[in-house]
Amino acid sequence: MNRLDRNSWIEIKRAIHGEILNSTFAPGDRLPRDEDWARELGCSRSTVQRAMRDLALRGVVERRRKGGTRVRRNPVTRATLDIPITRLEVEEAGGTYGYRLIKRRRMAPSAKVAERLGVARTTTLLRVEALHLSNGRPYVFEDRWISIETASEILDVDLEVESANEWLVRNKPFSRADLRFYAINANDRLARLLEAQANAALFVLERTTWTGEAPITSVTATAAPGYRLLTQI
Amino acid sequence: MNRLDRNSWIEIKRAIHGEILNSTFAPGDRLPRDEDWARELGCSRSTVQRAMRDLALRGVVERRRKGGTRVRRNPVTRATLDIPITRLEVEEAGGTYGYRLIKRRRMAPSAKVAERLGVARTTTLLRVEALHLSNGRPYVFEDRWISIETASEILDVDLEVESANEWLVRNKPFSRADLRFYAINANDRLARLLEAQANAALFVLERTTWTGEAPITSVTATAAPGYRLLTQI
DNA sequence: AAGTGGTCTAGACCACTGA
DNA sequence: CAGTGGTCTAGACCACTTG
Repeated sequence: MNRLDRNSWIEIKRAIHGEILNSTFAPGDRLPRDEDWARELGCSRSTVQRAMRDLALRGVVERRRKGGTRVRRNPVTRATLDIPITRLEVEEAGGTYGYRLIKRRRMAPSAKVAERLGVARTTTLLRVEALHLSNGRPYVFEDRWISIETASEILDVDLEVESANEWLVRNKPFSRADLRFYAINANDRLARLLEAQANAALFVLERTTWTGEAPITSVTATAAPGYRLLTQI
Repeated sequence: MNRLDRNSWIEIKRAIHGEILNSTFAPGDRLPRDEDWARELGCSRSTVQRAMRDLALRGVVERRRKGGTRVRRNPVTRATLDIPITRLEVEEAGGTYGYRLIKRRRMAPSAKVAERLGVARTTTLLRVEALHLSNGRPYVFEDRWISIETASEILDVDLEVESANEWLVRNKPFSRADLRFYAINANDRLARLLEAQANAALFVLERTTWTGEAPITSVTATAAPGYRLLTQI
């Protein structure tokens, strides 16, 4: 248990995780106190803490003051998804990005959108519909509602040139977001816009963002057929 | 800039994030060195480090030795998804969980599955098809391939009683996983199994897991219509 | 070569919570 | 109320990487 010189907390983590993986400690079991690991592994308690925090973050163990550290009984698959700006997603996949503004209009939200954003139905919002293209083919259709109160500068942006997606991400960073992923069948309009067959299964990402308590935007992004969201752990 | 007594790193993080949100520092800008923040905010450098690490983890800033800390130019939406055991997902939503084994057979994988798992096409795997139910209605159909070499004990498990999902999660924790999310149209068999209409849009989660270099399982889980994956940031 | 972030330590005190 | 994890500090050294 020596030879743990540099980047030692990762080695410590591996050592502890190893003992869980090889069933020295089973789900529900209580692990030794940090201090004991520290003595055992020849490092300081802070280093064990660093390792344990990471294991807890990944959902491997649960930690409680006084209660100690336990192997999670019901492990979850905890995945991190990075959802980039659509333009970058296209470009990083080696495609040529294109963009077309379809509609831009001030209007009051539907009940659903008003509830998502937490605004009154009488509020006037900016509604923007746009199509993102990859190599000239439809890639993602977005139907977006923007709070004029929170992001009034958006009214002066030429949305024919810069997508609302991009402008908002760069100029109105959010502090909180809700995300929903699901599948829908293409209706006639979506099928036309995305060049999909009638009823094609489409992947949808809904995202609503706030800065503090102020709503920024709510967007429903519907991807063309074949879209896949990938991640690794 | 005082009154930062306890849990101070979160306050420090808020202070720094605040200066980014209010555009004191714009995307691409270089932030002061940790040490300067520390002096400015009246805490130690380690505390600034803790705050900065969190901001970096969330994709707000990028840090490089010697290069310093910069506000990310292309912010990403970084979301964390917790994918629980299907039974718990049903129960936590207030449903009654049910489970039905459909098929259990040793067989060689298709080319796609062999590639995903990284095994030879001649390897014999255990293939398990099962249906998860919520309140007696189909919830998720899973088509799973299990490495007999890595998880030989699965052969002795009565999969009529305990789902492979559950057994594996408790007994074969993984160290690495690949995840893919996408939408498909129901074929005849899926429509029948999930009580969905022909061509209904279905949400699919593919997951392949390894422990070290050894493949454990690859599963395609197809959810019944209406399924949504949610998360918050 | 030098500047910046990353890690480690020892020790202290605090916050939570189970017995 | 006592045991455990969480946080903070000051200082040291190291690892990157940019100028």
